[in-house]
Amino acid sequence: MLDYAGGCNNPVVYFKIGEIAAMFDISIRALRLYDKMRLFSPEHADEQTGYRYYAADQLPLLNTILVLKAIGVKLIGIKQLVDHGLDPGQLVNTMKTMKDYWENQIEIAGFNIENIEKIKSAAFSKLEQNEKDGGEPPDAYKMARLVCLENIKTETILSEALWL
Amino acid sequence: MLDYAGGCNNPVVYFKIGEIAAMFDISIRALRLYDKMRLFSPEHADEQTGYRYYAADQLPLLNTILVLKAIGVKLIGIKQLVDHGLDPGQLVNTMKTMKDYWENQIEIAGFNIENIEKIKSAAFSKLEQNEKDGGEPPDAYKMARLVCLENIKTETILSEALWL
DNA sequence: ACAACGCTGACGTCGCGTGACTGTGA
DNA sequence: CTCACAGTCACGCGACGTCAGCGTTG
Repeated sequence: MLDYAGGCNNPVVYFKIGEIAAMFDISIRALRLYDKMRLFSPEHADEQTGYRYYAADQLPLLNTILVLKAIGVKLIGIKQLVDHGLDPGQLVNTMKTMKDYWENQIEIAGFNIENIEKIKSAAFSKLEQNEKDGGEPPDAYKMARLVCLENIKTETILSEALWL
Repeated sequence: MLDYAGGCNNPVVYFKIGEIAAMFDISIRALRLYDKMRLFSPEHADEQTGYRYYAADQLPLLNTILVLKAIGVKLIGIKQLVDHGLDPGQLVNTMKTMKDYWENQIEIAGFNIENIEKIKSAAFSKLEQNEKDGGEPPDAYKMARLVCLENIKTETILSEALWL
């Protein structure tokens, strides 16, 4: 952190890239990427050394960027938002999209967990059966079949093809 | 589909790659990839033409593979399972891992949706305010700040740094 | 003088394929 | 002639990580 009177009377607080990285718990590499893609560039850069100097009043924007990133907005999308001054209307649209995305994720997750449970219990009973029988080769192929009865198309084709 | 007496008396049903792809609604390329990585290879391959011929009794295994893939197990993980004969014990472990994964996803999704709601309502009120005021430049930076008050570390550092 | 920090640039990573191209057999 | 197959290399996504080789800061 250094103070620097940037052409005017009140001193401006500047941070180096490593300090920013430590503050926000992100990598220097990420910050350089954001600079390169013009998503978040330091207010000031030393012409000679190339050192990046971030002004204190830039930090809220970085904070916003990281929040958007955290909720799953892609960097390119964040850039579009930022480039339009974080227009509230656009922001609302993006939020709608992201909400749909995460709700869909929850749905998928629930569905998968159900199937996982089915496979697990099938494998469990297979385990127990193995202990009784004393080590039959596990023809566990059939287990997962129980799981995907919802795949009607496949089942139909298989039924036709294999006379199951 | 063709019948083929593969060295013994009962005829064996074989499918070509395109037939398998259509049955399971996956791409031919994917099947070739699975062959290449020795996850799922045709029982028989023509030496001259290279044509892949999948036996009917291989299909349950492919079905299993696709089910595991659907619930999020990576191909390399599926291969390990298959290479060990779909050992029930190993399968149970993997299922446990995957269940944890999806439950974590649900947690993350819920958390993100909460934050999305906060940003959205902030953006909404900003929209309304803009309509009243008649077009002030949106300093929406502050909005997201509301959202990430849980990031105590950052807040602390920022408070120290910026005398907020 | 020295460690720690910074710079650029190019390539690697991960997973799961897809695309493009060319060549052969059915 | 047109499919359906084969093979191979390369690319694509996303957000960096890694490495090399060198300059700067305090």
